[in-house]
Amino acid sequence: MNENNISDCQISCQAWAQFMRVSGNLLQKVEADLKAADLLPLAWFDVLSEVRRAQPKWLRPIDIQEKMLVKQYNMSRLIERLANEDLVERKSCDCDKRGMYIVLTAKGNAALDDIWPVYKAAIDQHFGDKLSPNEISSLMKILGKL
Amino acid sequence: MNENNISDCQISCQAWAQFMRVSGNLLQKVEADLKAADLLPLAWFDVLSEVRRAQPKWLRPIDIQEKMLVKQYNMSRLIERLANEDLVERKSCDCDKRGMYIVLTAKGNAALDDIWPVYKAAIDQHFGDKLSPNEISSLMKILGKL
DNA sequence: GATATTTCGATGCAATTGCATGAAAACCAA
DNA sequence: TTGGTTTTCATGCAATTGCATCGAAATATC
Repeated sequence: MNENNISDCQISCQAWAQFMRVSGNLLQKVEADLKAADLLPLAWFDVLSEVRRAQPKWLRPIDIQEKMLVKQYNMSRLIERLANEDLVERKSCDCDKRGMYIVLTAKGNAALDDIWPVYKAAIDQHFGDKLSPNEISSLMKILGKL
Repeated sequence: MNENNISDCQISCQAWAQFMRVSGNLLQKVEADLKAADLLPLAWFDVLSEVRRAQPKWLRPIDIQEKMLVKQYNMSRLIERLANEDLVERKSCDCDKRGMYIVLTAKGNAALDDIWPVYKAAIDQHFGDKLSPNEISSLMKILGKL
């Protein structure tokens, strides 16, 4: 048997392949739903969401990066785009003059409120509704090990 | 309670968030391992891998797209890059003059053989070794529903 | 407290992706 | 047939990502 092929590999490689395929597919579907509703890209929303969730604490770009597992330069540019659209504001912080705080604007808050119901519905439709409570908790447990 | 935030949402949204975070993180780690070994990007490898797996059948771009859940224009360009590096060859097919067959070159075969051990080790390290056989089969079952 | 090292964020450039659209062949329906 | 529709693949252009590197501020070391 030729082992140089993922399909001829042991079960863990098959599981890996399916894991990647399913997660990519789900992400595309949810993104497509947001786009169909003329909303922001998911990454933009995630930043806004992290900023709101942290309230009343203010976050710095590096904090958001770490939560979202996004590269530094991508976060820098994502924030630039959000700021260009008046969705967030960059506030300089006296404690560390290299850095800054990222704060939601009124427009950013409104955008979050617009997106959330659509996002939630998409998650339910493509993910939550397809799994039983037991399966979800089992999945969470497995994900926790990874 | 404010429902306009993923952290205040029911369990399925938390599971969604963790699912996306974990899958993205794993993908990054495996890609980083390939890169550290000076190998091809994962997407390139996946195409070669699909082509080899289908042997002796020949695949067309559209077949690979569907297997990989990649957009048509991305597959078109990915194949162009692979062909530019002599990893695959595009063979015109008489049965359908719009299309073509994608065939591995000797160099493409060799590249696959180079990548595979590194890829397999990365999958084991970041994924397979962290889960028990039971967990893997449970995960597979859950992924099958999504 | 002077110097070296690390951390935080930005940016030029190349590679990739997304989107709209085009061209050619296949298919279909009257 | 002939004309309209669909399928398959390519491509121009804009947006995004990856990579290397920079500048400035903070921190550690001596």
